[in-house]
Amino acid sequence: MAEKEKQQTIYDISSRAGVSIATVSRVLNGSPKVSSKTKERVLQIIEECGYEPNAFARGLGTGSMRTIGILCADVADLYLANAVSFLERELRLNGFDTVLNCTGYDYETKVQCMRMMESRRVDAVILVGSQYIESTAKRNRYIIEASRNIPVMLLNGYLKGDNIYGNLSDDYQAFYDAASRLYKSGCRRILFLYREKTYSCRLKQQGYSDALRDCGLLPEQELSLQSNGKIEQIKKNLTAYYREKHSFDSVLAGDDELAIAALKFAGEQKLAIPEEISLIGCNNSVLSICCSPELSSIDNKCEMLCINTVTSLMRVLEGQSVSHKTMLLSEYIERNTTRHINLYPSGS
Amino acid sequence: MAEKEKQQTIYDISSRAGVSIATVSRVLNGSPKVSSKTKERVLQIIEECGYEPNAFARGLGTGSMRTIGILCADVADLYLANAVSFLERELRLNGFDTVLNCTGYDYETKVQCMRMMESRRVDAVILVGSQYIESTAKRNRYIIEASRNIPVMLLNGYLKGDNIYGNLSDDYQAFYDAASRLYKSGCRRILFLYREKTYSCRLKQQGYSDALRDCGLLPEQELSLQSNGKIEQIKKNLTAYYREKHSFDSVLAGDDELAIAALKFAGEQKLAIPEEISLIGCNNSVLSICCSPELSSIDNKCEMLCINTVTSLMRVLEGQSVSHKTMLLSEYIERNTTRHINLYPSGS
DNA sequence: CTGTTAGCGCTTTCAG
DNA sequence: CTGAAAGCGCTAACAG
Repeated sequence: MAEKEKQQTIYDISSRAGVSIATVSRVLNGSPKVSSKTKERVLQIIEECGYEPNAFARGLGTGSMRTIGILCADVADLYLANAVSFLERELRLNGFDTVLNCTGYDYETKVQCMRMMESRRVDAVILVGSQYIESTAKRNRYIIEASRNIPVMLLNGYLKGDNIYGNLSDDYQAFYDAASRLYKSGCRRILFLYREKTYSCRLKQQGYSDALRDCGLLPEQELSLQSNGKIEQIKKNLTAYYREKHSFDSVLAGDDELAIAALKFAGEQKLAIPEEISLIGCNNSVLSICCSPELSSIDNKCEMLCINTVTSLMRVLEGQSVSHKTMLLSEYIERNTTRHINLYPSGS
Repeated sequence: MAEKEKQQTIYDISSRAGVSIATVSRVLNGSPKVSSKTKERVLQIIEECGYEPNAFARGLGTGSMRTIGILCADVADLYLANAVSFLERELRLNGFDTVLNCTGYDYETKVQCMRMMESRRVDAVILVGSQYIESTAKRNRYIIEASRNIPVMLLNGYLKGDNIYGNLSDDYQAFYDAASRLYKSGCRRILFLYREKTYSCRLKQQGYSDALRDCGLLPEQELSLQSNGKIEQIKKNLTAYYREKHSFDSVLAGDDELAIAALKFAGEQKLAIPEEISLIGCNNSVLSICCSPELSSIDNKCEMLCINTVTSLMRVLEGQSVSHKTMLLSEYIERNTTRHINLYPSGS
């Protein structure tokens, strides 16, 4: 096995090339004020020696290692995994590396991870998922504080602040439309199924709720059930809910996994899909095409959201002005758990 | 909005506390040789000023920023997402941050990302997934070269090398057992369905192949199909394969998504599951419980693999000796796409 | 227990 | 176009 070679420094290169370290530094950074002759020679020697500049030293000098921190609750989550994948790709395309923290859902851990990012001196931080926006100003202070030092990008969240930028899909509208659709397709007892009351969840529920109101249903006719855990658990909760008090003829779920639990529930109860029960999921994940019948879902344009976020971030880092809140329209993807309706019967 | 405060340095703290920077450094690093009185005072002032040590400077001094690089083809992949999630958690528990690169499946990008990690001076790198092991020594050289500078941990891969450590699930055995099971349950035309001939895929196929041989089937009776892309595409490939030449009575798939495509194929062809066709997936992902009937699958103990990998890495970094190859037995998870057989009919 | 000081390897004025 | 030299903020001998 080869020896662990001692790392070369800029001095080694400069002396071999017979130039000063400043010149080496200049060619390293592509400065235009180096004669192409010396530039070539230095490059040659760098190549020969397999020299790699020390990133820490450079970071110390410039104050940046071109790194962006990404915080997400858990990359094992389908939606978050997609987002992180897109974000990382875009960041790398822009010459930034990604340091990732899966913070989980515990508040203290989130705060702590945010501090870790700051102490690492990342150039910015991206909070992925609406879990990071708390309901009180006090509990959101950790974000405000971080934003004093670095830009904070929110993916599916919004918080007012000088150096905070929210990029969201329009969950309110998406759920308003989806609930309206269910109503128009004949559903009257529409269940809103969700996990946690996050920022995004509240918007979804509001959209659902307003849609029912605008369709002429009374507030008492709104149905909602919170359920956590795995598919099996959710299915049990649904069954209990169904039996105990309320039947329902459709489920509008906060994510695809919830909808799949509903689908399994329907199977168990021998409810025909979509004749007796309609289902709509959210995120348009791979899950929606794994089940049968395949799940109608809401595509919230994750990739575009990520691209926008990184583009905005780059502008922020360049000191350009950027909108503090941008929204993307979601798209309803019809599959086989809903009755088809024609929203525009008169043509067009 | 508050001013962007100028970052404090260790000098600010030392002068305020009336001690030298060395003392401040000592309390920062929890050195025991500081009187508890001064320690307390310094800590107090650090707190007051909201001082955060500069990670780059520290990195330059110590040669490390306690960072591990993780390379994976794509965190949007279910299996890889799980692995990255577990790895990141374990690393953070051990005081290391994670910088993540999703390299994609292109060789050049992988090599380039590896170099990026080296130039970032990470303390070690973890390659997640068998995509990183190439079939020729020449193309594996990028790993060997990296291992000259830093430890390289392989998750589901193996490569001989001084500073390279492979942690794998025993894919050979898992597929040997699964194929044997299918045979014993009455299947005679068992199709091995896979995507790419990765390191791990070759082991799976070998297990499959040896099992058939040991069950008394001839090499000509082996059936295998390569198929990439999304579920819809794989289903089409299966249909074409089925029609054109070969029928099959069971599918042993390299991952759950492939198996789900087979499940959809079976549905289309009105083949009863498991009476007319048996299916076994791999990875025991959420997909396996989203479909119906639920998919029998192989649990390759991803979490344990990740924990082992990080534990090994910590030992390596401490200079302790570590096995260069460790394997974990997978577990067959029976669900509803296979006929139940009793492997131990005589009891026990 | 504490302070002095010499690096760590690079960037960046400032002169020439 | 090039070089000298002053940091960047911290760690770690070494000396007291």
